[in-house]
Amino acid sequence: MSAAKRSSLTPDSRRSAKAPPCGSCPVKTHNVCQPLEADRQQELYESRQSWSKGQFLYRAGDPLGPIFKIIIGIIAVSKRLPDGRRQVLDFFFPGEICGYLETDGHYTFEGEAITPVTACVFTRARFKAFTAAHDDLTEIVRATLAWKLESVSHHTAVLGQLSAVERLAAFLRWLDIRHGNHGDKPHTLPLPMTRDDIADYLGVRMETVSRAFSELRRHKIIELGETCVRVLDPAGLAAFADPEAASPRKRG
Amino acid sequence: MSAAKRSSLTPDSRRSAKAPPCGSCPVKTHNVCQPLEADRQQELYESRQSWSKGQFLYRAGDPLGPIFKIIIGIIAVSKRLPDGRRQVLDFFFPGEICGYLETDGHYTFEGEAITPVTACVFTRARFKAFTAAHDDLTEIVRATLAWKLESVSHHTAVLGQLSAVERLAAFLRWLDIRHGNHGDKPHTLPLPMTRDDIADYLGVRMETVSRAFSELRRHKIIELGETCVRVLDPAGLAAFADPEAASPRKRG
DNA sequence: CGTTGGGTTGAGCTTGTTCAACCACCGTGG
DNA sequence: CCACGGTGGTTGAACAAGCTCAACCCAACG
Repeated sequence: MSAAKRSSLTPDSRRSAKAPPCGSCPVKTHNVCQPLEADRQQELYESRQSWSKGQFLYRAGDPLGPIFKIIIGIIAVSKRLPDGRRQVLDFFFPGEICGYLETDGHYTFEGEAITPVTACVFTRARFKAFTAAHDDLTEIVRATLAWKLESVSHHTAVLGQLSAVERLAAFLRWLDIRHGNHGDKPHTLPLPMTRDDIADYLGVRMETVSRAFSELRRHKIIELGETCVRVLDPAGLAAFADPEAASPRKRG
Repeated sequence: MSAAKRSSLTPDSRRSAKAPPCGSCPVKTHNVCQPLEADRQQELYESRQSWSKGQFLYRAGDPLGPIFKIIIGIIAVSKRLPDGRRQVLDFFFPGEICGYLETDGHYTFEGEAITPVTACVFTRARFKAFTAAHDDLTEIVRATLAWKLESVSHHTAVLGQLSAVERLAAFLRWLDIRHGNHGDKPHTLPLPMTRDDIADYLGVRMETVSRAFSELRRHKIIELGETCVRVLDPAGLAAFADPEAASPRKRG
């Protein structure tokens, strides 16, 4: 932070070398980039970076580094307990910002690439100054935080109240909706995460996830492919995920 | 919104009748009021209201109404599943803002007074305009959302990974810290919520909460009073809440 | 003085865990 | 080319955590 120190928002030397690839960016209309015209895009852009599956973009407790906007791939954000148990808090998809939350000068959670990932990298101070200086971006940051808060709260309710099969159904439905599927027609859904990732997201063991998959399959609600699920009965899936008074069963 | 409609932030007739009681407000230094000088306090203030134990300030799905800042009492914010199960997402204490989150023109969650409550009531549109118009308040809103996001994420990890006793220990420790207790000396902690409220917060049944209390008592970590707990061994409590490699046990 | 609401405890049952075997797939090296 | 080990996933059997149902206690209150 000595030679690179700047008080303004002007581009630094690294970046000004070549023009930002924002024009062809597949997520230039997402999150903070959404309202940006070409010149503000250029001003915000710094660099891109790639990670392979299994690598960490940042670890909980690491001294604060950059903020990331995912261009390609999926990131699992998780919290690890002192004894090694892991809770996956959220899966982040292209267009989303991660690595934002901080505690006392350190990253609060962990960000792990569960597929090959390419992300836009923002120096934290620059990102904060830039978003604070533009009212439209300030509002997007606020809206993103509110939306994430609602979404994590929903997840909390899933973990607190649903049985294993219900949790899996809720997860698949959530994935489905994230992919823009809302209808009642059978369709196929990519499923890039391992059983272990899903287990740590749903707060159950891997074997339980596997059994829950089998149960949904037995009910002819899904079919399993290599790295995807075929949703045969979206309405049935929704019924499992949002249990009406039908089944008075609770978590075991 | 017809007679009361105003485009500016000037006080409305209801409010201008008497001077705001902000001067003697016990939480005037909390959250959005924290940086306000007397005149901005007066400009933001609208009215106060009280609720008795068990009343709802707002229900999930209700058309959007005001935002509340708690002056006295505690509010349980929860989500209810279609079949009646309830997940308490958070307990809100004096100084905190609730009823903020909205979905599609409706309250996202439920706000229930679990003690007698007095709160400052803000018209949503006025509150949003006011906070958006002042940079210091915009920042406080952002920081509050980020803090809540982190806090709910922590709760998610508790529900996903901890056993019943560990969950209760984590809850008591959280309560303790909220009350400003950080030391290792025995001390007494108010416990105004019922076993049922705690159960729905921790994602277990009331009976399990009761057994967990008994277990902590058996370990001489706490003593139980009428509407309070005496924490005999804060370090022991912390050990239960943040399990080291010691106990390899997981949730059942 | 009986009733009501919150809390505790016990007994049996269910769910999900643990441990283990087993399978399919894939890349590597003999 | 096939044997090999590694990884990710499924399934079974025994076990344990937490749930359900029920009895019981106690304090507040009309």
